[in-house]
Amino acid sequence: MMRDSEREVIRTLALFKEIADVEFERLIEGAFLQRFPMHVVLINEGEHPDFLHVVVEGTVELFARYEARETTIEILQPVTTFILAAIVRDDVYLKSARTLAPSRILMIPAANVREIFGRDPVFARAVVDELAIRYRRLVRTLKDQKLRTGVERLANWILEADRQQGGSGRIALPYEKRTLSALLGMTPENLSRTLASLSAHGISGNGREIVISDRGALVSCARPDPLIDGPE
Amino acid sequence: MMRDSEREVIRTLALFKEIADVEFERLIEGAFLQRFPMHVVLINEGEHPDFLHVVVEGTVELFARYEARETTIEILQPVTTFILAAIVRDDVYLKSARTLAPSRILMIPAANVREIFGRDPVFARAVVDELAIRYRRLVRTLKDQKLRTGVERLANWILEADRQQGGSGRIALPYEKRTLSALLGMTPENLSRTLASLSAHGISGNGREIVISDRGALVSCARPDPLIDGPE
DNA sequence: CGCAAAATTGAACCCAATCAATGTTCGTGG
DNA sequence: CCACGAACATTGATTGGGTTCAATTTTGCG
Repeated sequence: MMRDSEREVIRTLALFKEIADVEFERLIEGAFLQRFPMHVVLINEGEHPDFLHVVVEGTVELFARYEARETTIEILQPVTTFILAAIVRDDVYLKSARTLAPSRILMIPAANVREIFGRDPVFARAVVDELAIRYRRLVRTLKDQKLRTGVERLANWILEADRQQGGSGRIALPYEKRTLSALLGMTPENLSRTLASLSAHGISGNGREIVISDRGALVSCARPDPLIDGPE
Repeated sequence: MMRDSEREVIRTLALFKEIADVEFERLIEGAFLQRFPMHVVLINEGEHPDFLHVVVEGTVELFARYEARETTIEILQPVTTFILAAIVRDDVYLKSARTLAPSRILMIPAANVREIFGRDPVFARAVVDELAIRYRRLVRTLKDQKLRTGVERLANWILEADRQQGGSGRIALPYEKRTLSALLGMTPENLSRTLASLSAHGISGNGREIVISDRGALVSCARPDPLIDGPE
């Protein structure tokens, strides 16, 4: 099901790093690594969880629908697990998931997760850490959403993206702009305009690239806050 | 520090219900139950966590600031714990907390929580459950915020409040309207208008009371969704 | 009572959504 | 490899939901 190299990568995840080999082997027994094309729905909100998912390669978007509307909750890059909370609670998904790029997803049977969790305190500790991190990330997202304007959200997203990409000041958009707009809680049209308006605040760039030409100006526009934009 | 009756109430919390007496006693060793007047700040975002808090009586608001703005994240009624995630991560608070009513708060030393957590699998399991529940609640909040208009958020809040108060169709506002407006992500002025506009959709009431006069009309306006408004 | 804070109401304004049209990108198949 | 088409992105015009500012009324509490 998995090459050794892949197994090693997954092993380095905080969620699995500390557990004993025996437990790890038991955990991924019956797991399988599957390749998916772009724009494939992996999970539908409302369904029941059978597997813990791990993005091994590619990009996964967590999104949600209501009536005819749709919004992005989070975008996951390798290597990350998702829908852990639904498995722990053994309750329906609150979010859907789809690939934004050709991806490889590891699917670990939910029963395994619960079994190891119930028996291995080390793994239990890791699950708690993971959930707490996720919780705090979501708090940051909600603050970002409720306390900032569209311009501020975008400006801070750019700063964060730059940081993640090495801080060179040249950012390659990791996904489509329509996706980014949904993530930031605005329409594609509005993102377009907002981005254009930031050219007066230290931003230039075209197409799939954004360039920070005047970081000071951008920062004074974004006013980043460690309690919203922090790394974790 | 605590009366037996209070101890019993806390013991019934999901977080503590299953653990052994010995562990529970150890957990609340050095804990203290304190009375606070209305509008007292218990926690400031950015500070470091020393205690796990439990609302034993009264009401606590979790809120956050950014620049000159402020918003409500969650409002807690007895009996509920809060800031568990910060303790687990041993990292600064992302939210502040204040009392909205005269309250009694149980404060359990963070060190105790970590100690028992590291030793008692039953408690570890409870912590995971608690975090997963909180996480899912926050997902619902974020969906509510990003996918609904102000009218819809208010209408659904009314339905939920009615449910919690027994479904009689008469709802007593549990806190000030300015607080509700912050919780719903709008200004007090806007809440006023929105509430007035709902009188055309099955709502009447004055002052601190809201009456559902036509539930069908309200529901068709609110369009509740089990994946947003669910109980948990 | 009487004051201070909260709530309501009105008017003007602004940010963002919608509708509509055009330009651009990118993946696909010939 | 190029041409084509569909989806994405941009731009403009308009609408609308929500905020802000301001003034008044009501509530709650000492």
